[in-house]
Amino acid sequence: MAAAGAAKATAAAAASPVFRSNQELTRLARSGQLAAARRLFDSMPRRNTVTYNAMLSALARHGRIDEARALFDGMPSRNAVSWNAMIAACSDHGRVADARSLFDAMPGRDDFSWTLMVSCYARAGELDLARDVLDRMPGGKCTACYNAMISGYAKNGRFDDAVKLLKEMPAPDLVSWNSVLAGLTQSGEMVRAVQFFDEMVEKDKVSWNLMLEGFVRAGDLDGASTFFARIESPNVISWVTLLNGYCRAGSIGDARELFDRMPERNIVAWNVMLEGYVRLARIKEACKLFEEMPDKNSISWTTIISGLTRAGKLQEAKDLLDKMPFNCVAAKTALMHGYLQSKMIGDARQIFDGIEVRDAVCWNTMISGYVQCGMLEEAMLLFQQMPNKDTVSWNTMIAGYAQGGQMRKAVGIFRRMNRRNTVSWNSVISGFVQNGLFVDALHHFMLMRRNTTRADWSTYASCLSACANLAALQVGRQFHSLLVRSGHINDSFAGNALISTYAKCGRILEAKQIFDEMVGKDIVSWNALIDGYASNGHGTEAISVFREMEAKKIRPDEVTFIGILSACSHAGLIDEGLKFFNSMEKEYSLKPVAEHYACMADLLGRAGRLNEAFELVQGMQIKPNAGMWGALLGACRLYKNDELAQLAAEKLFELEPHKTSNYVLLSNISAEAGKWDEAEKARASIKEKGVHKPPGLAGST
DNA sequence: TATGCGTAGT
Repeated sequence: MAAAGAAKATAAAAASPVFRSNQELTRLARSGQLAAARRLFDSMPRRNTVTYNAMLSALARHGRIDEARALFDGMPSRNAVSWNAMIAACSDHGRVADARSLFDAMPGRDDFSWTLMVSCYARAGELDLARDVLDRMPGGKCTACYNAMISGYAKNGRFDDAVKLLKEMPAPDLVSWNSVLAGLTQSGEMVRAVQFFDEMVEKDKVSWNLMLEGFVRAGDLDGASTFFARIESPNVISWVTLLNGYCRAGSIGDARELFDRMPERNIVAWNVMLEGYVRLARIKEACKLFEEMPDKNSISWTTIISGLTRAGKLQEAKDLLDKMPFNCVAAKTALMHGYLQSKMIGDARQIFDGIEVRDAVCWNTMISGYVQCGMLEEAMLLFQQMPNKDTVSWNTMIAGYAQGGQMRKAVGIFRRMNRRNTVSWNSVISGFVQNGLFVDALHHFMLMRRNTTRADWSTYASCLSACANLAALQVGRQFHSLLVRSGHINDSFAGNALISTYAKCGRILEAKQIFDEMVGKDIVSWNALIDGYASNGHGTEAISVFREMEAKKIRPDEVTFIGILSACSHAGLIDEGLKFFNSMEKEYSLKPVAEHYACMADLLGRAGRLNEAFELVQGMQIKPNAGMWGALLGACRLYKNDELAQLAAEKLFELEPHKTSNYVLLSNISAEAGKWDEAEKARASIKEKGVHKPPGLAGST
């Protein structure tokens, strides 16, 4: 009788308006329609705890943690689910301390709460703290809680601890086994994974799919397809995993064949296939597939719109977007991004303004678009208007000001940041380097270490560049050993920076040694070595490195030629230099740019072939820049050709009217030629034209 | 109807 009464009550509850609205709220939240969910929430005349909980996790799912917290704090009554949802929200966004204080303050902790806290610590890499929570769980550890800990160990490479805990469990389930397996396959430990998989007493589809994913991740597509054939009845995830493997490897033919063989295709399968085409810029096939898709969700729309914009078909993307039957911020942002890449700021802004509820990616895309166009004031205005700035927003502004030479503002923003990550530190450090403030760069590296923020290849590359510019050999050596210890020595970026550093400190032999030991040499490594030889006056060695490149069929790029031409110039190898210069376009279809012409002007000028140098510069397709005229002016001084000097100087004055040293140089040349009037005239123009040192800058200009 | 541990897509 009691059961019948309860059933009646449940039926009555299910029929109630609050219950039905709650269901709808959950449905909207799960399909990603946050704006609609919030509208419904706001319009509900009566709400219960479930209503608040549903809204809370909807906000959390969209990363709106602060709003979720405000809702939580203002809730009329909270149950365990409310607390757990709030803890989960903090955990999902790395707010470990907040999660912990909620956990501590929570009145009646249940299994969910303990599991969440273990998982939160484990995902933050705080395995000992996670273990502490697990061990303190009253009334026996629950299975999910054990599993969270096992997963934490396995995902952090502590496989032995994971297995040990698994063996201690009174009743491990499939999730326990699969957690260990996932750790192995996801960290590429395929040998151990195969062994573990064979030893598993019980396996389900997840186990098989994890193994399959492991083969795909390792790039072993043959192994993956063989393994796939062994799966008794592969489910959609198995099919999609292999399909995704083919797509990522660019084997679009195999992918399509597999796709056509699939017994049932869900939307993820369609999206993977679509993304496969888009990735290879096969836009026609992508559009055809998109048309054929039985269901399209926001990911499908985002993929096709970004495919069209990447193919430069902005109008088609816009037309298609106008037909989108629902509101998808990501797809609109993709079009915005396309406009911004093409510097169509107005069109991008129009899309931005038309988006009702913008997410952080949307804001950040627009801000970064302004930054890339050098419109820092507009970027800053938008940044200030942005309601929930994330780390990316802050980092974008820091990098923007740093690249724009406004280090004071960059540092100001950096100091005001709450949660700095590696990128934040890298942005200020590389900003200092780009603006010539090398000591500040190294100082901030020390602060970064004190802050225990992890350094990456980019950090090391910037710091090494600072060392190179300061010719700080000893500090450079310290970074070298840091690179070895942190395992970044095999990153080509860091290795390349190390080559340049040793070369710029005059240690070309050590540079060569790094180069020889490097595993993944790329074109930048070769260029760094050539440039190193060139700047140390070893022209012939630079050329022989170039010959080695040719022998190994490594294509030189524009930068290679800058190095090689300056090597010829320093070594006085005029004819070789001319030959290299001529081969650029003929043999490698590389168009010479300003820097190459400047090298040639320098090369011919140093050899005293001033007339040829002038002809070259004046016959260029591009407008000569100050560097070229400067090189010629220097050469004129060396060879005491004051007539040509006058010509070069005039051009230089036009381009750099405020640079004092140009006037001084011409004055000296004229004086050396005995033309005192000319010399005096040049000196006088410094005062006449109001040439002066810019205020606030020490040293000469 | 809302919250936790293991597998696929932007």
